[in-house]
Amino acid sequence: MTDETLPSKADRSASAILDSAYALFSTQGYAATSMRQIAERAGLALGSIYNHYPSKEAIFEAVVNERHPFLLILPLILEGQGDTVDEFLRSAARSLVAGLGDHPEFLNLMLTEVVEFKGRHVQQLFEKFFPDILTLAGRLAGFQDELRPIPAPLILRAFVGMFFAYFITGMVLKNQMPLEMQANDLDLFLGIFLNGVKQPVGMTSESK
Amino acid sequence: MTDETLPSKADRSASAILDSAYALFSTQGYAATSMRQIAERAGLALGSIYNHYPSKEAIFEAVVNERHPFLLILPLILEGQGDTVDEFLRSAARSLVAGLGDHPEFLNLMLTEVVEFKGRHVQQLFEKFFPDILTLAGRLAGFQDELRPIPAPLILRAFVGMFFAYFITGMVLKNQMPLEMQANDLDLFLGIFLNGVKQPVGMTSESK
DNA sequence: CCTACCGATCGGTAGG
DNA sequence: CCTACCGATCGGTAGG
Repeated sequence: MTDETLPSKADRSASAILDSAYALFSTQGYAATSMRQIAERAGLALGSIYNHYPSKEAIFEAVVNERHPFLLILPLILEGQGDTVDEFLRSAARSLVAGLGDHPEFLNLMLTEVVEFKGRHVQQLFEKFFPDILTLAGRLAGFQDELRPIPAPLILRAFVGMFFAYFITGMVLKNQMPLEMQANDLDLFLGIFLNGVKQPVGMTSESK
Repeated sequence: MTDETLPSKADRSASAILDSAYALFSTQGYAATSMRQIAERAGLALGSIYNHYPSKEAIFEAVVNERHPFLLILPLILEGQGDTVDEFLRSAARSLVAGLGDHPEFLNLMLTEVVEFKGRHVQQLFEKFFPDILTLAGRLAGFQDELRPIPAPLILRAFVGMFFAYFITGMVLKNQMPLEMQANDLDLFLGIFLNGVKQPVGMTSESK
């Protein structure tokens, strides 16, 4: 009430709990993280957490809904500029990688959700993101004549999947990759993807 | 000792523990799985487990080394036949999907390892698989003139990554995918990948 | 918002 | 290979 734009103390505590839980869940997983750890990192006593969230699972749900990587990813993809698919997707990829800051642990939260909750919380997320997904699909449809005849949703899925593939194989290989690549291999991934979805130059419609 | 090819009772118990642990770890994650659950599913008392493995983490390590999805995957890829990259990779993909039986949970073990152990056990796995990886890279190098100039290891990584991308996005979307696709979308993924790595027909070496 | 507590369950062990 | 137990820690709550 002191200032209508300043969050209340209760709001700040609730947010601190989410930040703490996000950091812990995404580095340790759900079951391996205790309420005591969450409380300590948030600067609260254990009992105080329950003034903001009724249970551990409720905190996880709130983290998924308010700190999910996709909340970061989708706007970044929508930022993509360009008059050709090539430009559009490359710029989307650039802002994506920049925004995610080369911190592959960002998708640990989603992996945890998949393994420990079997994707149970994804439904509501999907509804939340649906308008943005439609926008993106429409944007891609605008480049239709540059693309091979692949459904726009699948191109989107493959595009997102490419980053999964890149980050996960990167996390697994990071420690023992000789030194060959490491930096420009995302460009190569992107090159494979772009060559994969684009119509070969010179032919407009009569492939297959 | 009754038959030199028959596993001893101790061996069978050890194997039952691994089977049990694999099933539980890959559906619940590591921390969410208790030693009591592992014992019960293996048909043993809790205390008996410790005659075969010294700790819970030792069981996880044994599971990773002896039940890891890659142990299934690599031979399947090596089975791939064909005189062109297209045939080779398509046949590899076919036997891969057939062998993994449309059960995407097969890679949960690896996801769990990445999230809960930060990929700590991958080093030894990598050494174990190194010869097969070399064989595969050599096989791909044989198709060099059909391929765009991309390092063979990265093509391999992208190929494996494509399945990660396909299965993970599939697990997440499965529940709410309208009904559009579901069956032939792997073909489309594969098509994107193949178009992405292959040299456009008609030009042999002078791209870029 | 904290202190102090609850019953349940955890990984692991002793002893037979 | 099992029974019975250990101390530690878990998610959650009462009471102030």
